[in-house]
Amino acid sequence: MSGGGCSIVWFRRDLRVEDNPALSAGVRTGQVVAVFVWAPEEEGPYHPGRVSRWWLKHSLAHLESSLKSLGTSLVTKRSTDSVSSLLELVKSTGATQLFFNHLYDPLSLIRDHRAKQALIAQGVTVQSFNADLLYEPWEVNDEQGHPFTTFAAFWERCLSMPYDPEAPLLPPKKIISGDLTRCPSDTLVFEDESEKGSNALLARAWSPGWSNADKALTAFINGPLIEYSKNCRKADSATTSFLSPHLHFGEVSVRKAFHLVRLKQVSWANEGNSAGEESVNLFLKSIGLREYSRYLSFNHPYSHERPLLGHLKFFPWVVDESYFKAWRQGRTGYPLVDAGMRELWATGWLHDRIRVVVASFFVKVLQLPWRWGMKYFWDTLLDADLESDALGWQYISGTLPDGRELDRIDNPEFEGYKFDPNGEYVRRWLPELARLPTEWIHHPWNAPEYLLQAAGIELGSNYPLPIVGLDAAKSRLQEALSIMWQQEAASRAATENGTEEGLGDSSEYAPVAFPQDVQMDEDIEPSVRAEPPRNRNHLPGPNRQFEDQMVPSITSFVRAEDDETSSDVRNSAGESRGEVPATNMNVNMNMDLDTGSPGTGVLQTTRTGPNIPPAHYNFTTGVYNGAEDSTAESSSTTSRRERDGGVVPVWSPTTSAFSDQIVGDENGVGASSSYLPRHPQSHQLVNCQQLSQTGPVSR
DNA sequence: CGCGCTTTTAC
DNA sequence: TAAAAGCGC
Repeated sequence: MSGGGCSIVWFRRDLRVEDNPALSAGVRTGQVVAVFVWAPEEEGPYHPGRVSRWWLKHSLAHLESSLKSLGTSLVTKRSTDSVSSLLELVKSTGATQLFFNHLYDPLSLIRDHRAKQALIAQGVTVQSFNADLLYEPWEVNDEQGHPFTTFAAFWERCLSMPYDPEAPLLPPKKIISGDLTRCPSDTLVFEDESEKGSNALLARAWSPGWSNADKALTAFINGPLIEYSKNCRKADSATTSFLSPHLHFGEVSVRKAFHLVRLKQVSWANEGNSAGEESVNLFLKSIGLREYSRYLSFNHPYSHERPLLGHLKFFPWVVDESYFKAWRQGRTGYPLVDAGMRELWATGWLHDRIRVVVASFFVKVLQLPWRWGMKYFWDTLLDADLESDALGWQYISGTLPDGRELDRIDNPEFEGYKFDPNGEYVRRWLPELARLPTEWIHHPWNAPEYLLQAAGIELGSNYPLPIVGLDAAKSRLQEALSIMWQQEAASRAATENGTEEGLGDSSEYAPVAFPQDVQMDEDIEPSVRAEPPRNRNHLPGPNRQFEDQMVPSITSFVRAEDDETSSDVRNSAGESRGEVPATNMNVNMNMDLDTGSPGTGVLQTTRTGPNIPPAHYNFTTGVYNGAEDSTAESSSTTSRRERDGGVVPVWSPTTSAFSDQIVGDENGVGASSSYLPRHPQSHQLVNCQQLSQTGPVSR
């Protein structure tokens, strides 16, 4: 596999030189041009928030200096279209090969597919790798070759695969640089003046960059790991791994983490240290959840905006931006929730347990549309990660087959004493409650007046009363749920009568729109985004409250035009349409438990409305033969290495008819038995010839 | 050792 | 809530 020209190594969220298969492949072929393309507009509403951009900035600087010391440098490009930038780069460098590592979020699946096609059309050899997961999503299936639909089964399988995850690769010793004279770097701007102050604080707590990530991993494994199972249920424990942002940007290889942790496990097992072993299992499980989030995203690329179990689309959300704001600002009146939200606001970080608490409160007590909450997490979390966040919010919203029940309201007071028994966490983040005795710290509304006075608390004044009482929330939730089930049943009946054509748009899932956001409006002119400072000037005055989060794209929510319609998902199709990521594909990704086959957990999709331009969910991996192209190699005897090399997750929108079933086996588009035999394990390379098989798949 | 009880914890 | 795990008898 050697070409005449140089190779482009396209860095994305794999910002490391160690165990980076794309980089290693590039180095093996000769001259390397390492490139990072910054094209936030491509991500639609999910362009990185302030803290993510801060991280990225430093991580890239770190990578750049590593590449420099190895003999090359990092070409940075500012772009609104990654693929065009790559094509230009091919021209200016004369590159004949492109290497990159896989990503699994819906936007990347599409973009990377497009990139591959476009470059192959130019005669470039493209090869992509797994650098982000222990196993590629398509490798992990049940006995029938179907993807798992519950985490436990998925993870059990991962831990008992017939082959181990790839061993981590060493960093290259030296990189021969391609000729960079004709491809000057653009200066990338990741923060504006107004953000610098807030960002400065981040540097005190975090050190982005792959070698720092590596240090963090080592430090964690040799230190807090052994106590992980004890401490992982304390809100303010400083003993979580803190690896998630490093992992999100691919600064540390999850396979390396896995191997090191397993080594530790073996030695603890030999010592009979069962607490240590349990800790390892728990930590591995959190790695497993991360794997599972990619798995879900790959198998259901709408999981960031559509509930996986369809009933939720009939849930009558409370579209109330004052609730939303109270939640964001940590002024709900529930100390644990508020402490969490203040911590998130201040630091971009939140313990996993507390994420569950605040998200659950958001969905079940406030009954705000879950995607708002997810979007806010996206904008504020340092480790914001589309796949993980989608998994988390779906879990909370009860739309995973193994998620938590939607009708069970968690009691923040109770959880407060569970995760923060001494109230230290609340006192740290809610100084106004600091003087309240622990006995009342998680339910100040019950505290005797004299105690409140002594503690300097005036409820409703310097700390709010609960904005929604739990009893009220419970009955409101019951009401909402009964409406939801009624609607769901009605819809199902309509579908079974075959009248769904007549219903048209109501069978389409239309999520509640994000609150109208000035920045979102400006999506029409992508270039505006490039310069956040100017952007800020467009914000209408009244919405720029100093106390609000200094987070681009969410600080400026204004009320949706007509809340009446957007409070009902079925009526808000028109409004919300423009808010979904620009890829504008409308596969209905709902999974409905197939009641017809009890106990089997078979999942089905519901049908999309006939008026929706359907997308074709192509699970073909690697070489781009169409779904119906049975000439694809089905060798299952190829080696591991080959398996990893040529395979690319493909999410390709086409104009073909939409499949009724995701997990079906007849039509060859499901993530089911149909794609296992088609899995082109023997293909390392994608070339022009194969491209010709790539066209839109029609059935 | 097995039986019902409480406790834990869910992605 | 509900299934599994711990636990006292």
